[in-house]
Parts: sequence; C-alpha cells; structure tokens
Amino acid sequence: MALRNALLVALIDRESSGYDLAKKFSVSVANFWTATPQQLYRELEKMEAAGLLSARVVKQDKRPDKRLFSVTEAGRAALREFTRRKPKPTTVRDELLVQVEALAHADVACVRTSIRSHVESSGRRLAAYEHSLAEILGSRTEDEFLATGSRIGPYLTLHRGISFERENIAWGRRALDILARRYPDPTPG
Amino acid sequence: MALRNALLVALIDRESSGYDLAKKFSVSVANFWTATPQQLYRELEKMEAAGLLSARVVKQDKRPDKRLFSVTEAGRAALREFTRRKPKPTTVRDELLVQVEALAHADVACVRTSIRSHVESSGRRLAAYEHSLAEILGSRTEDEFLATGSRIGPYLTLHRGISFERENIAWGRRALDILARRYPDPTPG
DNA sequence: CCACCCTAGTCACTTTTTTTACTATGCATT
DNA sequence: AATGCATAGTAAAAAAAGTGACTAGGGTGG
Repeated sequence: MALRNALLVALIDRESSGYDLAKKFSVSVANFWTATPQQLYRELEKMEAAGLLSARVVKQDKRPDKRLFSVTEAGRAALREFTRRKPKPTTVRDELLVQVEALAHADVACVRTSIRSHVESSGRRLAAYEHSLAEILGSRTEDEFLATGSRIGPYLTLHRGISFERENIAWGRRALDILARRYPDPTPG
Repeated sequence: MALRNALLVALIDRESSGYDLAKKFSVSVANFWTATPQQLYRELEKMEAAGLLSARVVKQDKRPDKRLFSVTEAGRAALREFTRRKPKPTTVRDELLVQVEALAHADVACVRTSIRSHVESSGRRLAAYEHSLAEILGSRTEDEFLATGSRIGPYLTLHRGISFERENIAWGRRALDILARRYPDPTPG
C-alpha cells in the first residue's frame, strides 16, 4: 500500500502510461522510492480497480497502444488522507555499505571497484536532479521561487536528492583515498 | 538473499543472539540495512540450516535461554564471495518525502509535524552513530586510526551514516522554515 | 497489586517485492 | 539479413518482508 502513494504523487499533475512511470521511477522519483516496472503495472491495475485511477487507451502511430492513467477524485482524497498519517520510518538497503562494513573480510580490490561505480552512478543521478531543479526554477532565483513558486514539494525533495548524491560522491572519494593508502596497489619494479 | 549478507557482517566479529541482532539492526546496522526482528529470526534459522552459521544455547539466570549464533568457515567464504559481486543499487523508501512531494495536495500541518519528528529521530540516530564512532576511535585521532586501525570498514559506514543524518536534519530544518513562510500559522488577533 | 516494560523468543498469515521470461512493432546499425 | 534498442506492455512464480498475536519470567513505578 506504500507504492500506491508514490504512484498517486507521480500521477497527480499529469496522466501517464506505465511505461512513462517506469522511466520517472528510474530518475526523479528514484530519489525517495524505488520500484520495478512490473510492480508499477500491477499496482496501477489494482488502483484502477479500486477507483483511485482512471485509464484510457491511446492508439499510436508506429507504436504500441498505451494506457494513460490519471488520478480520480477518490485518488486525490486518498493522497490527502495519506499525508495526514504518520509516515513509516525510512528504509534503506545498501549492499555497497554491507560490503564496506565487511572490509576486513572482503576482496578489497572488488570493493574498490564497486565504490568507483557507485560514485559514477551518483554523479549521473546528481546531474539528472540538478537538471530537474533548473527546470522547476526556470529563470527565477531560489528566493523568488520560494516566495511565489507553486512546486515547493518537488523543489524540496529534489534538494534532498541532490545533497544525498553529493554526499555519496564525497564519501566514495574519501573512502577510495583511505583504501588506496591502507591497501596500496602492487607497484611494478 | 540480501539480508543474509547483512547478517553475516553483523555476526562476523562477535557471536550474538537474535535478540542482540535485533537491537543492533535498530541502531548501527540501520545505517545501511533495515529488518524486523521476525525477519532476523527466520533468516538465522535458514542460515544455520545452510551451514553458514552455528548456534549454541546458553542458559541464563533469571532470563530466558538464548541461542548464540556465530559465523562458520562456510559463512566466511560466502561473505567474501559476496564482496566480489557487484552490489545491487541502493533502494530507498521514504514515505516522508512522498508526503513532501505531494505538498500541494497535502494536509500541510500534518506534513510539518512529520518533518519535525523525522528531524528528531535523525538526531537520535546521529547521536548513536557518533557514539559508536567515538568507541571505534578510542583515544586515537582520526589520522592515527586511519594509519593503523583495524576497523576501517565500520569507520567508513559510520561516517556515511553520520553525514546522512546530518543532511536529514539540515534539510528538515530548512524545509520547516520554508513551509513556515509559505503556509504561516493562523495567528490569533 | 496492577500495569507496563525488558529479555528472548515463536507462530501464522498477508502483503510486497523480485525474478524471469514472454509478446509485438519500428528504427537504426552493422 | 541479423542485431540490438526503444516503445509498451503481460504473466507467473518464488523470495522477501511486514503484521499481529502469543509464551514466559523478572523487574519497576505508582
């Protein structure tokens, strides 16, 4: 029932297909919720059955048909009701940190490679979030936006995502430095 | 199969009961993995059956018996093998951020309350992580520790947890400020 | 003395999530 | 001509996770 709320939010301003949502969940929404495409399609069906969403089929030229979902009045009410409840504590599952915690018993070279690739994907997500933020701000400064803008919610979650990814990158680089000192590469000669 | 690795790490330096682990997962391990006590007990059983752990019962005075689990050679090998594989991407599920994203359609007073309580629990976790870090460092400076210490892995994951919680707190406070300006409390008079 | 919390679990059930493999079409490469 | 990639999904099963209730002794506060 939790993915449900994330879907309501993702759909509230714009009707989308499952496919659109899958992309959205791999970028902006990824910031606070992760889900696979299969999860999305299933949950969308259930939500339509529950009357939270309505769907219409759009035929396309040279492309498969798609079903566009939009939030119904009942869906809006459910979302508002959700915002009144106490949110469940954040859950994090980070295999990289499990590997790092196990460092003394690990294959350190592999862990270093994993950290490097983690830093890279944080860099990609950071760029995507910063791009979205720039889009939201438009030509306004942050102060102007904060005084008058309408998308304060997305602004705030994007900022959280941006600082999270920046910290990921800073942490990863520092970890690599420390590991390079403690576990130097075998140098030729 | 992923909780499994987190359990191997949590047990690798010290045999523990399910109950001990539940506490550990609610503090230090919470940093990178979350699990309920039921999950732990179940997974411990399976891991014992798979030969990754061995268990012994300890009778206690004035307390229920407990079963202490420790990692076997096969368990160590499995952990090392795990560190060689590419870690799965981090998953985050944060209902608070879903609520914030929905701000324009939300009960703002409730969301503000949720942010406040989120900031408070981050504060508690931060204090716990900083305490653990101080324990790891002992009387050494960070530089001395980094040059000679043996618990580099836990040091690094704790640092990640600390910066994460600090960012949570900073973000939450800023969000509350912004919301206070945009949605002022109804002032009497 | 009762209510409640701490230790140390177990059991049953339900929901959620992940994994794997499919169906189709069109477009651009090689 | 075959290959892979993007679009736009569907299906089924297995694994993992979450919820709630229960046992049982001991200690603590009011």
